[in-house]
Amino acid sequence: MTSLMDVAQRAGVSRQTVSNVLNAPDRVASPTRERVEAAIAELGYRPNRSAQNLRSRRSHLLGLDLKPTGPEEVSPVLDRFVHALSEEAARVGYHVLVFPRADDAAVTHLPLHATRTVDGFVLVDTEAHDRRVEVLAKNDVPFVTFGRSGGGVAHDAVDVDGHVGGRLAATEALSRGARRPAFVTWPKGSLAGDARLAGFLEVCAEAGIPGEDITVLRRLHRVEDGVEAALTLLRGDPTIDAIVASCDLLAVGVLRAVRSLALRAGHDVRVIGFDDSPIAAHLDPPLTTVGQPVREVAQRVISTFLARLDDPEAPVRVELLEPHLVVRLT
Amino acid sequence: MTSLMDVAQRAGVSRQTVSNVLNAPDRVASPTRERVEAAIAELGYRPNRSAQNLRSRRSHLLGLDLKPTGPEEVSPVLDRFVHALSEEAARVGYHVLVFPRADDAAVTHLPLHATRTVDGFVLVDTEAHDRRVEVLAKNDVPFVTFGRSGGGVAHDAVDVDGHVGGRLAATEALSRGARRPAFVTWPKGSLAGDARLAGFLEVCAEAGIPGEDITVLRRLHRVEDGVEAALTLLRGDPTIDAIVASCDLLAVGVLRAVRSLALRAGHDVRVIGFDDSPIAAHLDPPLTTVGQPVREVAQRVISTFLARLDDPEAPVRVELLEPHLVVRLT
DNA sequence: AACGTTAATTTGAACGTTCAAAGCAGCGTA
DNA sequence: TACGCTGCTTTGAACGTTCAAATTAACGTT
Repeated sequence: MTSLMDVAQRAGVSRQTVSNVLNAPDRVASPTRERVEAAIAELGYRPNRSAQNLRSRRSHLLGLDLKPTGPEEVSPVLDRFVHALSEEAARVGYHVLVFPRADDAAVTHLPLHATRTVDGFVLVDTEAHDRRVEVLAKNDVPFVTFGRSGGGVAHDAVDVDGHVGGRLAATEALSRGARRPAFVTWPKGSLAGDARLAGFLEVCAEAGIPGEDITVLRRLHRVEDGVEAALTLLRGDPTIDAIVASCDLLAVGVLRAVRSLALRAGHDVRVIGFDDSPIAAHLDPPLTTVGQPVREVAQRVISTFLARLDDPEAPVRVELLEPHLVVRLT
Repeated sequence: MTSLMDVAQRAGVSRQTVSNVLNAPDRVASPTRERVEAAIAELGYRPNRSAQNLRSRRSHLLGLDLKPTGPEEVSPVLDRFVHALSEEAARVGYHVLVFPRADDAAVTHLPLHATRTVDGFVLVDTEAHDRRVEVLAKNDVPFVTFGRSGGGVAHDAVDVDGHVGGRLAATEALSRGARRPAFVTWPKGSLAGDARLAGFLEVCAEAGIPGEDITVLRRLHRVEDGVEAALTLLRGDPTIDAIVASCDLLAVGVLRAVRSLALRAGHDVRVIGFDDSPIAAHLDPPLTTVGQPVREVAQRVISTFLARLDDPEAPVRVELLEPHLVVRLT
């Protein structure tokens, strides 16, 4: 392992000068700098992260807890998020450490931070009164959530505006001529689902469609649930000409049901999903969906996190990003 | 942040004694140890990982590159593996750092190791002549692969014996009375797929079933491919009474096709998959499948990795684990 | 010619831990 | 009484970096 000292000796300067060449090149005279740079290149020197970590009192690591994906459960958004997050983290000298989520954050999360193995956490899939949020907040552990958590604790969060997304979906459906839209979503209590529904209903109301003409079905988020819901919907009321689903998986089911009834998605019934999962583009016909700006979410999560590290006392920051409509053929 | 020194002062001993209480308790007299332990508890002291890392010249981090999961692509085994790996790593004081896979390992992997951000890597989805394997081996970077890579470079690896798995599947099918089994697998060149097929054919031969009576279809690994393959198989030869698929996703398709032909999986046609994905247990009927000992793989990967760190010159170790049959209803 | 100024570089110290060696009792033995 | 031994504890040093302060050189001012 070559260290600063090795480079310094080779270039005939002190270790601090080498450090300066790397961290503050303008403090070093050009000829010296070139000599040092040559030495660095010749020796293939790379600064030791552990030493930097000790000195800076930062691990430059971000903890991310993963829960095992259950049967049938796919989390396409999470998957893209992990990628985006690790890329954005790398951009600012950070990295992502993953660990298995346990029941009690005090057992898994706290020790990781107490030992300064990580500087803090990113939480996903937060639910109302999330234990993790409560435990971390109480222990002054820096963290940022992707998605707001409904609970009583105020904390840094980055979220995609579900209300706007609902509006986008409804507007798209109506602008394509739909007059009798329906909505398939999750059981009551899901923050995201309820916001999407609210936005959807708002646009419908603005368009003069009476609330009682709009059927809202609540199911789980699996494909079969989508199939069943759509069948119920279309059999119960054949005039329904648009179905918006709270997530793409449900929309996949809707699409299937539509086809099984010999209807054409995109013609007889408009179908719109949520999240722009990788599947969406590859369905037949490709699914129109409300996309989440996953990369931007990751960016904001990182910058919010760094800001929190820099100033633990700063006011809580909640960022709300705009989703976008991905118009395809349904 | 409380350090060893704080604890030492509080307990009225030297920092090294505190260190000993934690790392070699038997070197410390009982009364002293108790005093120190009390101080540790009172102050809530946890040793600083960055300092330990610097001292030990280890980051205690294992790099794992993730490639973005494409459309429709689910990797149920990988998913469980990541979990198991991070758990097994934690057991020995290690953690898993994930980062996005790029085309060139020299750009993503090498710097992570040169800076000692990670101590080495775990590679999954290795293919023949994998660039990553070549680059890491050439640069003496410690790594272990899950799954053998076909290339010319010998390296540490942990794999599940596909040949045994194929035998297991065939034996199960035949012992349930099947006389005309077929096999659906991937395009030629897949190490895992070919091994599974070979084991399968071996048992069939042993049972006296002539090779020309066994149809082998090669498709991709998606559900639709399974559907199509099974339809081709069963329409082409209605006497086929067992279909073994190289992965559960294919088997899901097979199951669907079987049902669409008004046949009963498990009665008219035996269906056996591979990998015991989370889906398998929740299908209707639940899928019989050859399971991979994912947790044990993770364990072996970790122990192999540690052995490699301890002795870079040790002979290459390739571990082959036995898969197991998960008998359900098909 | 002495002095202040600025730029460039070096030295000292510290981050928190652990290894290696040294120190110190207390005790039994010669 | 001196010696070595054992068990327990402390001190010194080092891992590789960077901040802060000190040093040195070069140069223009008065």
